[in-house]
Amino acid sequence: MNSRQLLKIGVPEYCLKTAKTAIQNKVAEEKVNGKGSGAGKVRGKALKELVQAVVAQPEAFLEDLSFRQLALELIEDNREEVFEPIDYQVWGKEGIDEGAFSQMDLACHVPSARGAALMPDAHLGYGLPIGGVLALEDAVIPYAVGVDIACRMKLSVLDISVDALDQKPHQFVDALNRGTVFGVGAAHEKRQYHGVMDQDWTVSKVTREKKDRAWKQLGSSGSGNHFVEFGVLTFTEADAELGLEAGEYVALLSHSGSRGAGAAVCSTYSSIAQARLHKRHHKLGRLAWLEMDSEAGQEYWAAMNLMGEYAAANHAVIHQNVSEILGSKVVSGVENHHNFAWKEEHDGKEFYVHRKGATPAAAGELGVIPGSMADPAFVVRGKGNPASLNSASHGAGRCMSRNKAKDKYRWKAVRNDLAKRGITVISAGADEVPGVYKNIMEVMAEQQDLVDIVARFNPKVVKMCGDGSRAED
DNA sequence: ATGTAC
Repeated sequence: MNSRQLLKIGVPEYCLKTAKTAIQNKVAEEKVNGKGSGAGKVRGKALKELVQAVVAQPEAFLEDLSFRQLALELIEDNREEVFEPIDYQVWGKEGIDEGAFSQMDLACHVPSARGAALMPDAHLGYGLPIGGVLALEDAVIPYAVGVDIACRMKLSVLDISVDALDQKPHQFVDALNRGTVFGVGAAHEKRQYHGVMDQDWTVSKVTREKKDRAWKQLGSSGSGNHFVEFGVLTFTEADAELGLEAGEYVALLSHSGSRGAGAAVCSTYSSIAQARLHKRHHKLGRLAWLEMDSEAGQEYWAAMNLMGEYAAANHAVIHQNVSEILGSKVVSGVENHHNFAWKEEHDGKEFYVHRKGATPAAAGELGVIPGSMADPAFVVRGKGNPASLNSASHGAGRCMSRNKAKDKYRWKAVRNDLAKRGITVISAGADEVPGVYKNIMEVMAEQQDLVDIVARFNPKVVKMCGDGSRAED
């Protein structure tokens, strides 16, 4: 019997090897016993029924020479595990929905979990909630990194006077329109170049197969909450590390990730992990993990890190294109991943720290936390709070579902309203209007013990993925 | 968030 047939009759994937050995032994055993008689051979339908019987009632086969090992593994698999889940601290509890808590509670039952925290922008996600932080020992969970591996922020400070935003708004609109492309599956007409395409994309089958698509999508922005925008960045005091005096600057801010390639890496390796999930852990579902000492675990780690570099390159291309069209130079900047896993030391031990919609905030570490298309983003400096595993929120967090938002808001009306407030939104949809997000000022207040605010960015010219069905996009 | 198919 082959693997596919065995899986079909209910043999768990991680028992396949044992099952095949057991069947070989059984056939050999029958040959010896039945020598000369020619009767009693197990094969075909009889063999299939025998294996089904072992799966249904492994306890009955503990005395069977050939099936004993498979029976033991199946019994072990059915055994309920009793152990204490880990605990976690929450920031901004009042603004977080029940679903996010249940998902985080479940994540604390992952056997290798050693630390966890929930950020004030938390909401429901696949597997781990968005805004969830999870430290594992020797294991990695693809869905605790997220579908959009290395979804990240990049802010570039430009050598342009702030007055230009009001005086020549069309130039900024033009730079955003020509500098990147939006949409599911979107790619540049002309293939862009970045050194990341010279890296080794053969670290996994999926990255090798998706390399060409990734190259086409280099410098693209995708959809959903992704954006590219210009705004006014205000420093109330000088920052030596960024090399900027107190004052106002024009800055370019982008939010996007690893596009189709990253999504393919996540789904490929989460499928492998879910197939390996023992029956007693089936409730964990999308929280399925890969052991770091397994081949698949190593492959995922290499592919995830490549997607990290690819996503960074994606932003680099966007910023280069946009600033070049504008004829400006980048004088300073900040960038950070907020969907990623890092090998870090906490409490003297090495963990794989997953931040899914959480900003790394070790002591002194710079990051960017956006609000919404009309609300400020903040440049922050981490405080290294160990209870949050050196993390902070990655934004304000949604407080309304995309579907509800499409019922409640009319995009055209919101856009006109924002225009009156001096914010030009080139394209977007009702599901991303400011009202679907929590108040960023409140969220920042909830995490004063996680980050210091370094500078404030007020959006002025915004581009997001438009809804193709609307002519006014 | 992504993009296509046991």
